[in-house]
Amino acid sequence: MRDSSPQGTYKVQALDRAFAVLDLLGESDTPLGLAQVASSLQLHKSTAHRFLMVLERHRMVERTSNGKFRLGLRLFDYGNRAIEQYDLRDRAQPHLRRLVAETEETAHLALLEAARVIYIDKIEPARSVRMITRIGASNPVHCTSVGKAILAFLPEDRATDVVRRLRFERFTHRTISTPEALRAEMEKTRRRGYAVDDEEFEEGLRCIAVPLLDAQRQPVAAVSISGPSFRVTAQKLPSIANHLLQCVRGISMDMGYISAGRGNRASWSA
Amino acid sequence: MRDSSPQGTYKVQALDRAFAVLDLLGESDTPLGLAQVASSLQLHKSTAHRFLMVLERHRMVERTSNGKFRLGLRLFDYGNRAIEQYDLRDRAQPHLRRLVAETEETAHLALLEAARVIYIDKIEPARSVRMITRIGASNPVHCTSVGKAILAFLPEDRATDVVRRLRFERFTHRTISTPEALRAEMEKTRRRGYAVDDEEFEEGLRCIAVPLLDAQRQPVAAVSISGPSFRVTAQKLPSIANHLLQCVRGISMDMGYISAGRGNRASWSA
DNA sequence: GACGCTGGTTTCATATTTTGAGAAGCTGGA
DNA sequence: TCCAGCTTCTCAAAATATGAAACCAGCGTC
Repeated sequence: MRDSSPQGTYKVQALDRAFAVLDLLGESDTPLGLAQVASSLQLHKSTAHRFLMVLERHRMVERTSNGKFRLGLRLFDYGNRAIEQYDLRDRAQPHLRRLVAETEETAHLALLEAARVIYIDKIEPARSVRMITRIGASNPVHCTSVGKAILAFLPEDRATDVVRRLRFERFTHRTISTPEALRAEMEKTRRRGYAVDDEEFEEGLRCIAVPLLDAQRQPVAAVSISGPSFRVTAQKLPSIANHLLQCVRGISMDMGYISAGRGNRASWSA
Repeated sequence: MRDSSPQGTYKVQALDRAFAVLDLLGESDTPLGLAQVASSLQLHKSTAHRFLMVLERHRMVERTSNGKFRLGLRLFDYGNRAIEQYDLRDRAQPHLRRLVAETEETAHLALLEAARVIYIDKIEPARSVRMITRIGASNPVHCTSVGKAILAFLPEDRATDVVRRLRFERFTHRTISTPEALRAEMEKTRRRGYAVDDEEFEEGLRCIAVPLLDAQRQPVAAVSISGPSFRVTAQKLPSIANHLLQCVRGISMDMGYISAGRGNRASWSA
């Protein structure tokens, strides 16, 4: 039982098990049979069976024609409701579209979730090559522009907390791999007002992001522009950053975080 | 205990309760406090509390700053994984975009889920008024074009099964409200190859849909075009239907359901 | 400033609920 | 036809979740 959260003292075995089943099915890219589920999770056949039947009744899982199990569409429904309650995505979308039109590169909208960033929207320019990111997916904080953008503007205690939980996995030879290096990068980010991922996550891919600050000046999300390094050149960064800042400013106003007059940059000189 | 499914005999109380909590939070458009959850669900405070804590640990729910609960982002992740396993949406999207460009009206992609249709994608033309449909939401079968399109091409036994489960709720004075009328409509749909919802769900809204058939010629989804009746006129229907048929044909090919030569219409004369 | 109220957190003995061994059914391949 | 692997079902045992009650904390009222 490592990884016990502060209030990890509450337990409902059945729920832990049920979610383990969902996790397993979610990880697997092919439907699994009862036996596979049972053995992977070290549950007894009959227990796994009962869980799967109940989950199926709730449509959290469903069976393929050959009797194997995969995640059910009910989860899709829940997921959309969950995201809707933030209503950030809907409000942000028009602004993101404009941003994509201006820059002609792919835009992402991401939130910080625990110690990872989760993408809640992606807009691609018409003529672009498909990016591999998946809406709903999560990526590490330390090697993504959105991650760094949010992290840099987090209050000290929360930031330390997040940094402590990072595993600093390496993806390219440029990936930041120590807390110290990340700290320095955060400082840099604060100074210039935007975060950059310079092929730190994927070779040949450069991204730039700015945080979206709420009414309390807390970063709640980040907007980024990503593209191949030969198009998103170092020289272009300041100009793209400007578009980004305008974009988040628009979103902030739509969300009621700021009134028309105030800017979005203020906080990082506080 | 009405509504017991065929195999409703399996029970895990904890799961039923947990999902009831998620349902409740999903329905509510504002975060709920512990007390509200407990009383709505007739759970005792301590039980509700324990559940919420466990759900929070799994990030299925999260707390707002004032301590109230709402659905968590983990569900968004699950939902996207669930939908991805079908990978229909991703493949269909470019085709839907083309369809929207051609028709300049809103396109939907929907699946049949139990006895309802669930929308898995929506594309709106740039200049259109926002439609109220929400991705992930579900609607009744009997009064939507997508519902009727799928239903009409279902094998007899499955169709009867679905029809039996419909409640024929009325939305406008044109809503089909008897099984017999629906049967007739299905017949008509099969003959002309596309389904129409002529203000049967919402006053002033006309929709037209065609089914997407898989390799076994089973309908797995439907694509629709919706718009205000004054734009989507009766005269335009055949032309729109043509665009729709071309669209699903493209999707079918992308999904590997049909090879380039074969059409999509064949089945309904079999 | 004390009081009572509403809402959240914690504890713990009890019994209800889940558990899992095992047996019985299927299905498909040899 | 028989076996092997996977799924479905049953039921007594016990581990698990339950909820009454106590405890806290904040807030509006008197």
